[in-house]
Amino acid sequence: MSTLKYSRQREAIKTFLKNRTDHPTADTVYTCLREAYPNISLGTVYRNLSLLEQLGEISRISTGDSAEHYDGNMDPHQHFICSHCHKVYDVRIPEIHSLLGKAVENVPGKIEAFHANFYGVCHECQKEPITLEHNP
Amino acid sequence: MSTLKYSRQREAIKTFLKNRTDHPTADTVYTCLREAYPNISLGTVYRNLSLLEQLGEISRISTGDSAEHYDGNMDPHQHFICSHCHKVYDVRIPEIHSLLGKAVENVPGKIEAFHANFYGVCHECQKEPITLEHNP
DNA sequence: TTAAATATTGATAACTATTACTGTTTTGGA
DNA sequence: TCCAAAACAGTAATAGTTATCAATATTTAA
Repeated sequence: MSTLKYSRQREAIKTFLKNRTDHPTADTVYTCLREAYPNISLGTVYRNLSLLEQLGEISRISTGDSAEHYDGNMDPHQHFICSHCHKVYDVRIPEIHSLLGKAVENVPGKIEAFHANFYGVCHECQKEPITLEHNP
Repeated sequence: MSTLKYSRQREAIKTFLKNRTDHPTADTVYTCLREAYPNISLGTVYRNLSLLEQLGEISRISTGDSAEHYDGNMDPHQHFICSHCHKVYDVRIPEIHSLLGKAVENVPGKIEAFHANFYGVCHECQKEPITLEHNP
């Protein structure tokens, strides 16, 4: 097993995620960090996002959108994913965690994580005027 | 809006999914259906999976694995995803649905779907002997 | 029953998110 | 300061999915 060494880039990725309340994709992390680290590599971003996830410092949200999203907030919470603008909102239903004890019996393995996603159209997108799908 | 026309392929994809208890990927659907329909196209499979999902006849499971999985069972239930073999198991915790009423208030939009995923290593994989990661 | 209209298909090219590779740089302990 | 290992930047390769398009199948109405 390889020992972990410090890296400025990894630290930046981690603090970047911890300071965001939205749930950026790898590409967003990359684009934003390039301002402070102009020659950070996209591969480095992906490599460290995976690593940080394995270490349990961040979590990966599979939204069904084409790209994965990342969340620096490890407090137990849920997500609402807008199927129109693809934004990921935080949701808090504390009661849901009391069920996890019951889940243990009904599940064919050892639970390491629990993700609960709500899907729908967010209020912002509902406000928007109706647009034609195909403009001539 | 275009009106839907019957298609033998779409019907086959739908009944295939309804008769499975596992949660195949698009590629698995494709490979299996090729036995009965030797020149069905992978594009056709993808196109109809998306369509059937929009119609609410099947649902798409984003497991965090590289490929999406599809589920023909629309009864409310949850999933356990093995992070080792990537199998998707059905889980039933009926109590979880009584919470959805409460969720409505805490969610920034209109809920159209709810997915709850447990992640961990399944009993099958826990049984397995430890294998070297790299065989020479 | 036939014909026109259009949705769907198969085949393939294009796209895009992610991973793998490689030579160079950085880190941390001796 | 020196060395081994980890991490990096840059880039190529992979894989899942979507788009394109000419040919085919389905539906409606004459």
